[in-house]
Amino acid sequence: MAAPETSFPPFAVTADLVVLTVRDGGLCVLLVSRGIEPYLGRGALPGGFVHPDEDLDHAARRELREETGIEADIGPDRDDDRPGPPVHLEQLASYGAPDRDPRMRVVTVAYLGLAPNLPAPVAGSDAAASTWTPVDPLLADPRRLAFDHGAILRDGVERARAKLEYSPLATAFCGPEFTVGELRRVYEAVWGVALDPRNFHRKVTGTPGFLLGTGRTSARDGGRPAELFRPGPATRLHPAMLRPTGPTPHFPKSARR
Amino acid sequence: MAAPETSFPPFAVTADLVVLTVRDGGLCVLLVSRGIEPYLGRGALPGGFVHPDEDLDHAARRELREETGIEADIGPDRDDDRPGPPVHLEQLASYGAPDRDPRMRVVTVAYLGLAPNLPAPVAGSDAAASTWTPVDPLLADPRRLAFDHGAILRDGVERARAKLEYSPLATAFCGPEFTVGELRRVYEAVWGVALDPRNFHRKVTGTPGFLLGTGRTSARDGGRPAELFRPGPATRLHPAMLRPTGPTPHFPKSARR
DNA sequence: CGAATAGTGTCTCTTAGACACTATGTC
DNA sequence: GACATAGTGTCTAAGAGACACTATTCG
Repeated sequence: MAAPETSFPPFAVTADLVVLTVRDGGLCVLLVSRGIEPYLGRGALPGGFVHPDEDLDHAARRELREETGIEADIGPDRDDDRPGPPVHLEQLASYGAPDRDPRMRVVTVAYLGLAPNLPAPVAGSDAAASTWTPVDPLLADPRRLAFDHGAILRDGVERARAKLEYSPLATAFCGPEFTVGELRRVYEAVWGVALDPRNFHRKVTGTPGFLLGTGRTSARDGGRPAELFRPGPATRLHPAMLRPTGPTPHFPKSARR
Repeated sequence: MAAPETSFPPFAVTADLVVLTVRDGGLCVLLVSRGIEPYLGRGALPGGFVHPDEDLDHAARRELREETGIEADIGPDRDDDRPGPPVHLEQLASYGAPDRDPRMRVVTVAYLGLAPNLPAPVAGSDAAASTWTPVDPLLADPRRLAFDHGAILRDGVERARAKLEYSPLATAFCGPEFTVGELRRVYEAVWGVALDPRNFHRKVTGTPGFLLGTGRTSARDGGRPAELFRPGPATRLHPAMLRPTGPTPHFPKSARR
């Protein structure tokens, strides 16, 4: 921060959003179709310029609302009594390669949002062009997305996968009340694995602060009615919900015991 | 990213550094003393403007080198054959409250660096003013630091504490070779707890990919000579090195079993 | 009835933590 | 010798995962 007060290199700063949800058993991301060059017609993450007088978090919330009609739950200035369910929103990372936008020098602060399975890309100013898109093909070929949005998506998905292990954020993919089976299908979709329903049930109901039982039940899936739960007060899970194969040992197999 | 190509609100973008090390059994951060207003004479994180043609990671590395003489190990463009040991450096988060700098609208991309216990703030252009400062008093009263650097420091320390659990990054606080006892004192200093030396030894040597034994030994601490180790190939620890009390259950105690 | 989902019990294996004990250096 | 640190063995409690079993609905 030791710098002269005089001139400085001017940057554009944008807030872009990786908003994830689970639809039809698969992880999906909210994309808009670009209406202008460059990358005309390509998929892109929703987002836009940070205003001169607003915080980064505020810009992310505003862009989410403007482009998708979704209300986000971030920071202390949360106004209740408003339509639509909130989504979880947190800062992901910043991206500032000099050539990432051919038009100008722009630094993007990316945000990660987790949303329940909304009926459709919710109505909003620009919402017409926004669609839920399965992430798997996009992760396999990141260049399908405009700019460096493929890399941002990859980082967002990896963050979501990691946070499901030690935080109760999986509930952000569900509605206000949900069954253990619905929560399990969230984990299975995000991680791309099959989990044992019986061990999963014992684990999530046994982790203190994760779930709050409402005495009521729901028979949404044809079998025995399941109890409905709401998110509990925990912000960290203990013990954690570790991914089956372990957290990806990134070293030669020969080094294992 | 759907925006007109014309004008945009100009921002200054800086890269600021939270560089941590362990000295005398305590966690310390590298600070510079501000030579100009505002916050004249206060401690501040080293950093500076991102250049018009450089990546964010590059700016962080450059600022670290310019202000402290420390070479960092980040990204693919790492040039070996250079003096001094590298440090670990990773992006931490971005901070952009409208009033965080009274002079101008500035967004800071903060980086977290982990350094071994260097002899002293290494020689460099501006290194004269940089000093290792224990973090505990700064965390207790964040306003001792300029701008919002107290909050950035808090986030950096928390990131470091968390990453020690599931990554082998604690070795970044040690020299190229170290004993298990030295590594244990790193964990104790960063977490601020006492660990059982015997269980710690069995755990780190039993975690695949964490440590590579060199047949040699060292008697740096007066007792029986200890084997020297180097960092192993693992990038994630499995099983993890969990903090004693568990990962801070942030929910009412009554909810525990 | 069978099929499907919900939920419990139980067993085995691994790991965390407590701590007794041995090993090898310095003074 | 005393003392300090390094390293191993062993026990107990808890969690992960496999899977048998019961419970409750629908068609």
